Amino acid sequence: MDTKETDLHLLLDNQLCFAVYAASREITKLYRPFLKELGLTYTQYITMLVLWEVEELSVKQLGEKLFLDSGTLTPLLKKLEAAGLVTRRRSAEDERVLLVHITDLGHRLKDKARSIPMKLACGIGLSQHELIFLRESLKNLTEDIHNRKDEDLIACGLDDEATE
Amino acid sequence: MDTKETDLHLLLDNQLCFAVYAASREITKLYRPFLKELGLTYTQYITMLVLWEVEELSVKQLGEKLFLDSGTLTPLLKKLEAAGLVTRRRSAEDERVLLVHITDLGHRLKDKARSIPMKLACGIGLSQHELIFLRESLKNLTEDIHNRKDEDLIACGLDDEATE
DNA sequence: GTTATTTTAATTGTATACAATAAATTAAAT
DNA sequence: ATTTAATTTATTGTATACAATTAAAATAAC
Repeated sequence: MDTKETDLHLLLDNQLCFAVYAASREITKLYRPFLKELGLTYTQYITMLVLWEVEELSVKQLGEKLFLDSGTLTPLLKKLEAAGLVTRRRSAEDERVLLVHITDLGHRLKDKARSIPMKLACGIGLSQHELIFLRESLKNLTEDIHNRKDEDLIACGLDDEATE
Repeated sequence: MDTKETDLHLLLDNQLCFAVYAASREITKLYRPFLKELGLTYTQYITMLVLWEVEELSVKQLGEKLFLDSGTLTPLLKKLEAAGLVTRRRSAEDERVLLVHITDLGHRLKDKARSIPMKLACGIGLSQHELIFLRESLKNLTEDIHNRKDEDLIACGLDDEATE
């Protein structure tokens, strides 16, 4: 019965992770009606964002940009291919790599997407300054986590518990 | 060819949403090895966080705290029940509501969870001050989005496009 | 008091996420 | 040159997320 009071670190309200997790899903929900008009899910949308920038890249490169692996990307890219937005073909130099290339239809979809960021900015009640600060903080956080692997857990003295 | 330069708002790097989305998944990945020792997924973990605070609540109340619906919670709670961590029973006063109650085993799991927040704080290179600021900003953002529904889209003058 | 509406969970179907494995190809090592 | 190792996708299996529907129970309307 005395377990309730003292464990401040286990309160949902004190979890950074839950704050990020909940925010992510709520923002994605905000996107959904607009993306539905384009026939895209959110993950498909950010894939198209990349392709609108680079035209062609490998699954591996795409995964590095989006922090996703082939288990997620392979079926997603097949859906985008079925929708006629991208093509998938093996590289001539290296048969292992699959090159994803945007189609004309994929390019044209960008015209319909241009209004989305403004609509979203409207749904999110943040000033430009707050938004940028939040975004850059999160990008730094993500990169920090991603670039440091197990080495830092050891440096932190927590390896014994984690690796049992 | 001229589509590339001007669309700053469609660059992946400028998306708040993607920053949140990527951060959420990277942080969750950081949790995974620690939660695996408890036999929990991340979503199951935040469910237990709630139950360690309140002991018993309905699926609806749980969903309001976690921003999740019965489609996600029903199968998840059945898994927690199968693991012996919670019980599920209908309310006597209102047969519609299903009450989720933590078991003794569920309570004891909290002892193994106490070290997790410290381990995570170590994996995340943020000062206490930064962490709190980020967390509270995201909580406000989430609440803002969640509490304003379609009314504000209309007030924003974007209803015609959205509702086609 | 009966019907209509609302509320609460469960179910169904689609689309991720991701660990773990497999398969194909390339690069390295000897 | 042949074997070994590393790289890149694809596949498999598990667990979310969530929209949409269904079903059961409670409330409101009349």
